[in-house]
Amino acid sequence: MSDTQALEKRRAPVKDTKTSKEGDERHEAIYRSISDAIVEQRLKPGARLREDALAEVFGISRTGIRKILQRLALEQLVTLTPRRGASVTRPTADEAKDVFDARQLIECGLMPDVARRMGEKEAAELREMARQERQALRSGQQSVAIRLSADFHVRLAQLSGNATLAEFVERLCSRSSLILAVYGHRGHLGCESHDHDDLIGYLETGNGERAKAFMSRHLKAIEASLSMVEEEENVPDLQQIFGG
Amino acid sequence: MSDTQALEKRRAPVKDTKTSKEGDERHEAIYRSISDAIVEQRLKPGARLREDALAEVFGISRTGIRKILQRLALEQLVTLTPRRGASVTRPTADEAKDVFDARQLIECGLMPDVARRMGEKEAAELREMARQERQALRSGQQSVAIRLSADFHVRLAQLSGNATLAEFVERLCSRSSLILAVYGHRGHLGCESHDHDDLIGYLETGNGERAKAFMSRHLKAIEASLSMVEEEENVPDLQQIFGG
DNA sequence: AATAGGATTACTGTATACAACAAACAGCAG
DNA sequence: CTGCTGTTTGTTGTATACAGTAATCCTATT
Repeated sequence: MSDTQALEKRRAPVKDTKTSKEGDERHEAIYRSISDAIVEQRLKPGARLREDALAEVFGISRTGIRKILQRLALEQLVTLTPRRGASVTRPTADEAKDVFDARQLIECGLMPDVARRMGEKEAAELREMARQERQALRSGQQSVAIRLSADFHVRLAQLSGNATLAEFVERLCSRSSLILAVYGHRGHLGCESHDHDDLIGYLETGNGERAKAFMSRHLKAIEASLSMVEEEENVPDLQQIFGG
Repeated sequence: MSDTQALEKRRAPVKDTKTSKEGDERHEAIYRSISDAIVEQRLKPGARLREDALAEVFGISRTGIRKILQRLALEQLVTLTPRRGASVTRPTADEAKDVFDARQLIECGLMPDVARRMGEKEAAELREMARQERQALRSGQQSVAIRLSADFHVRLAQLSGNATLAEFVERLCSRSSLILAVYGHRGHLGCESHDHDDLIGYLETGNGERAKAFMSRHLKAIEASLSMVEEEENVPDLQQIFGG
C-alpha cells in the first residue's frame, strides 16, 4: 500500500500552481468538506481522523490538515487527544444539555431583533430554505436535512444583525447536529418540518414575542425528542458496575 | 543581526528534554502570555506579531507559534491577514456594539442560574476577586485591573454551570478588554469598583432578577463610558477624505 | 525634484524529514 | 493456557528548509 502512496504523491505537484494561487480557499473547502461530513453523520462520533489519510485524500500535506483539525477542535466538532490524534467528538449528555440551554438563551433572545429587521426578501429566502429542508426529508436524505435545518437556524441568527451572536449560534448548531446524530431517534430528526414555516410567519408580521415563545417550544421539542442514554463504549462498564 | 540569531539557535536544543515532556503546557503558557499581553494592552491594537520574533522570544520554532496565533485569531484577539502575518485586532465600532449586545443577552440571562447555584464558598471567592481588582486599581495598575475585571465576569459565568456559555463569555470579555483599550478613557476603566461587590450581594441573597437588572445597568454603564471615535490609523485618510 | 519602475529584502505559506511516544503484537515463562 | 515483557510499528509533535509574495528602497528618467 505504501507503494501506491508513493505513486500517488506525484499527482500533488500538478496542483501546485493552483494551490499557491488560492491556497486559503482550498483550505476553506477542505474544512467545509470535513465539517459537513461530520454534521451529516457520514463521519460518525468516535471515528478516528488520521492526518496521513486526510492529507492523502485531499492532496495537501499534513501541515494544512493539522491547521484544519485544530480549527475543528476549537469548534468542538473533533476531539484532539495529546498523542492519540483526532477523532470526531462524542458529545456527553451534560454537553448536550449545555448546548440546548445555550440555544434557548441566545436564539430566543434574538427573535425580537430578527422580527424587527425582517423584510420580504429575507422571508422569501427563509421560506426557500425551509422548502429545501422539507424536500430533503421527503426524499429520505436525512443527513442532508439535518444540515439544512442547522443552516436555517444559523441564517435566522445572522438576520439579527449581530455577527458575534450569529457565530455562536453557528457553533451551537454544528454541535447540535452531532448531538442529534448520537442521541436522536432514527426517523425523527429534531425539527418538525412545518415548525420553521410557522416561525417565519410570526417573524414576518413583526411579532417578536410570539416568535420568541415559539422558538422556545421548538427547541424544547427537539431536546425532548432525544433519548439521553449514553451509548456504551467498548469497555467502560466495569467501573460503573462496581461503583468505581 | 542574523548572526546573533544563528548563535542563539543553539540554545533551543537545551530545552528539548523539557519541551518534549510538557510541550502542551508550554504552549498553553505561551498562549496565555500573549493573550494577557494583549488584554493588558502591553501589546496595543494594530501591533504586528512577527512569527520569527515570537519564536525567538519563547524559544520554540515558528510551527508552535503559528498554532498559537491561529487560536488567537479564532478568538478574534489577533487578525491574520493572508500574506501579511498577524497583528493585534483593532475592533471596529460595529464589533464593539455586537460584543456588548451579546454580553447583555448572555450575562444577564445567566444571572438567575448563578443566583440559584450561589453558595458561601462561591461568594467568598468572588469577593476576593473583587478585592484584588480594587487593589490593583488603587495602586495604579490599570492593565492588571482590566484583566481582573474580565476574570470576574468569566468566573461569574462559570458559576452558572453551563460550560459552553461560560466559554462564550470568556471570549466576549477578552474582546471587551480590547475594546476598552481602544475606546476607553484613560483613568476610567469600565467597571466601577463597587459594582461587583453590589452584584455579589444580590446573588448571595438569591435575588436573580435583581442581579439581572443590575448586570444590565452595569454593562450599559461600561458601554456608555466608551468614546466611540474610530482612531485614525497611520495613513488611512486619503480614501476617507475624498469619499473613496 | 518627484515619480515610476525595478530589484532586493523580509516575511509568510507549505512540505518534508526526523524524533519521540504509545499501542499492538509476538515470544517466553509460569 | 494465561499473563507479562520486549520489540516493532504506526502516528503524532517539532523543526527546518525552500518557495512565493508583498513591501521597501534605490535608481533612473522626465
